[in-house]
Amino acid sequence: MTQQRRVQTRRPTESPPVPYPQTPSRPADTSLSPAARPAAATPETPGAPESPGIGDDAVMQVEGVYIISVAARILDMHPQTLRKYERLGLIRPGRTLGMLRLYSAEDIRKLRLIRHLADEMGLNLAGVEFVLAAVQNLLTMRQRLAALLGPDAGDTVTEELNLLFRSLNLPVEP
Amino acid sequence: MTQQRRVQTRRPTESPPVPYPQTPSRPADTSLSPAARPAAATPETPGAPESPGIGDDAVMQVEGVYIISVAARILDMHPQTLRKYERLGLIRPGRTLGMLRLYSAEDIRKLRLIRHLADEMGLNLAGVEFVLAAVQNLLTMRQRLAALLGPDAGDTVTEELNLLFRSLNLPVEP
DNA sequence: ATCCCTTGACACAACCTGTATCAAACCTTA
DNA sequence: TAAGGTTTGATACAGGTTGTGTCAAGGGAT
Repeated sequence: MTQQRRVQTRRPTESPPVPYPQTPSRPADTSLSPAARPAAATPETPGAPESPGIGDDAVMQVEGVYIISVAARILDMHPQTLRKYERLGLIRPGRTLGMLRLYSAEDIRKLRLIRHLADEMGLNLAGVEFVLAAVQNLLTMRQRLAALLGPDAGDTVTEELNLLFRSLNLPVEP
Repeated sequence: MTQQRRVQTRRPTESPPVPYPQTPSRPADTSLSPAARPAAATPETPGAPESPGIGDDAVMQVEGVYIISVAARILDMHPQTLRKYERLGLIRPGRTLGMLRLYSAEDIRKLRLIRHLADEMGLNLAGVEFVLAAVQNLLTMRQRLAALLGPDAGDTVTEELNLLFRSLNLPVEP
């Protein structure tokens, strides 16, 4: 019996379905000031989160911001992998005026989650995208529920959600 | 620069992490009575859920139960695919006394979800396994929250969770 | 007995994914 | 200014994953 299932080449790159009632999140992403760029050519101290006293003229250094080579070294990932993830829409690092990618601490956290899902759990990138959207929506839902139910029941919901995250081995903090 | 990331061949077959405080679910799965087996050789009417009046001697026909060829035809999936899914632990159909697989309506529903995740969303089987566990834990969490918060707040939680499922295009009822 | 179906095992084509490589452009330092 | 190192975008490839095809052996019902 020839069954010849739907061939339909996978289309893993697709915006996460219906966006769930979101609260506005990022300030506007991208386009950070081009000053804060810590040491693009220092092969040592891959864990040091910040190298202060570089270009702190009038730039409010919100958090650690890294060029792609530094981010790749911190995460122990290939720079090409980071670029591919951006091309697929998994992350959106900022850019300098010269179009250099700038990875914030938030991006690093997200990349760690991606790495965990892909390398340790074995998900493909479509699965990673799905889980990222689900986690985002879950966190949003938690906020909405906390607002709807009041502080008391809201804490119970938060407690249960943290339990859920832990049960899935998802390193997601509040 | 040669970075040579962790090679570590993927191990997509792994029990879902920590099992989240579960309430006992299935009666004991598998090992159904071998009688109810509707028409293993009727190539027509692939959508007909049941063909009554076969072997209704003293067998309480709980719900539709299908042999693998019928289940595959209903789902428009290859029998080998169903066998592989079982081998990987995604489903656990019952068995007749002769070791024939018996797919319940619940199994069919689960397989539809798997098919949706794999074919339409592009997840690999590791991702499917992860999402199945997550959905299961979410449904359990909903029950626990409903019990903890009382009927009023419980309905709000259910409402929000249904919204979440819908936002992820997950065809999950109750 | 005969026919149809199931089972388990193996194999293969198509796809996915991380990485390597290349030329061009940019920034910093000499 | 030139040299050196890095980033960028694009392309290519090796290895793993996955659905499906095929085979021999066995069971159940007519």
